[in-house]
Amino acid sequence: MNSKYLSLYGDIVSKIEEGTFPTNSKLPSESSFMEEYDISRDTVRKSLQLLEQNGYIHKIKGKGSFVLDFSKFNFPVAGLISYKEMVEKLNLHSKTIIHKLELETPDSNMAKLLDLTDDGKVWRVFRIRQINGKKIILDKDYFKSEFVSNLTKEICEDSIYGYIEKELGLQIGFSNKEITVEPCSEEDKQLLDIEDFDMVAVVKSTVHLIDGSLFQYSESRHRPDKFKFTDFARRTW
Amino acid sequence: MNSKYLSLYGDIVSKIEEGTFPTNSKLPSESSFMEEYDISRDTVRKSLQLLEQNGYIHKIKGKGSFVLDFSKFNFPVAGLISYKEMVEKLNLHSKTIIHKLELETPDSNMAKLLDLTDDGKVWRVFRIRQINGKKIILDKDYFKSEFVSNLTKEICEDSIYGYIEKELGLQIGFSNKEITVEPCSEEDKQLLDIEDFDMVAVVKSTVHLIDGSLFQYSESRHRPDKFKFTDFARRTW
DNA sequence: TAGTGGTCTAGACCACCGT
DNA sequence: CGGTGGTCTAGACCACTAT
Repeated sequence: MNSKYLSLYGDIVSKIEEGTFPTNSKLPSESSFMEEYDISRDTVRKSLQLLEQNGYIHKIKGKGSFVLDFSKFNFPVAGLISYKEMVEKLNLHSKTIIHKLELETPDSNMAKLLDLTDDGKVWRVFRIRQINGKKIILDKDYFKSEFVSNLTKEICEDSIYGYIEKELGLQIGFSNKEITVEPCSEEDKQLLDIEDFDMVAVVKSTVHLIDGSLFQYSESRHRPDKFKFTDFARRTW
Repeated sequence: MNSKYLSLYGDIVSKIEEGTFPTNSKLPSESSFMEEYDISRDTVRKSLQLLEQNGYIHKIKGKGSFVLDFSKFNFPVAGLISYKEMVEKLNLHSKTIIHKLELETPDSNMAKLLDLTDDGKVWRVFRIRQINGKKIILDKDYFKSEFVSNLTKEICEDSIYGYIEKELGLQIGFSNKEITVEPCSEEDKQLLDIEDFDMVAVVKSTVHLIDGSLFQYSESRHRPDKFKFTDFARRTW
């Protein structure tokens, strides 16, 4: 993780977030980054490309690179981020309640979702996320035991992703997400402070490791009034 | 739009979509693309990077590039795509009803959303999208008249984006989206076949041109049972 | 060991923007 | 015109995977 372009990327992100490079201002040119960091132009361009991809800046031919307004879409559920990272970033008062934690043989539906052909087992983890005293989110996660052999209540209360990445040394690669709005199930009503709502926002996703292998399926059910998802998109040709 | 890397990108996309490069198969190596197209390695890498960004392939160091399973997330609302493009891609039976089309002075709220300081005018376009005979989506679009001076019923029924890009020669650059779930408004109930639902899925977005200027705000209100949004995300460091 | 993708360089030419 | 970003090249070295 110590490549030159990533460290330049990190520096620029910090400077944008702390205001050294303010919103709408022009970033230093590629050539000035070349001099300042004593690296080649291509390496600078790689950093800027990452910044552009992630919505930090916008480049205009002949003019320069400009810092985009982040405040308009600063909610980081877009992309791949864990609940714990989100809570920390947003400074939320939150509590996680472990409702279920068991290693089981998956039913045929789950076996299909996780591409399980043999008789592998699956960890089923149900967690309730309480924010400001209200039970708002029900997270239902399923992990292949082939990758995650052991899970404890402590790990689930802290951060499963942290455990997977730091302890097990697995690297998360990419995920597919699908957002829908569904009627409340009985389970939702029992486990969440659902009030009078009769629908929930549902985020279903499959998560893959960096070598492409599918290792998790999850379903995150949100009380509709507390749900927000943001996305940054570029037109591709 | 005729760069070498884009044309290689297009070729590979076609071959993936028509099955010449099947799901989960290994793509030819970078060096074989170099030979076949007689281009440098960096140019090949640029194409592959675009493919990876858009979720077509996944690269693994030491092994190769692999075609991802597209069928799992083939709904292209993610990213920037117009309603017309979507309908065509999915072969939907659809009809657009123009409910409102007027050039007006924006109220203070809209002026703020569109970053309007002077006394510029705004096109307000409300369209109802009917799919398989049911009114499912209410699209409320606001365009700065500074960029779009004239709009007609015909243009709105066809594709405003098509008009903007092809006739006006403006290039769409990027957008911020926010998805929430809100209670039905009276307007929703009147204009849509809302049935018994009392909530709608709402996608709010601002759209910028390639030079960074903000030119559109829009709010798309969907009957909740017909709403689906998909997203492909990579872990970035 | 051979093949693959990942990082980095130095240099070239082009297109676009402002003065 | 000088400054900016966009494309492309040829070559280098490295890290990882397979056999």
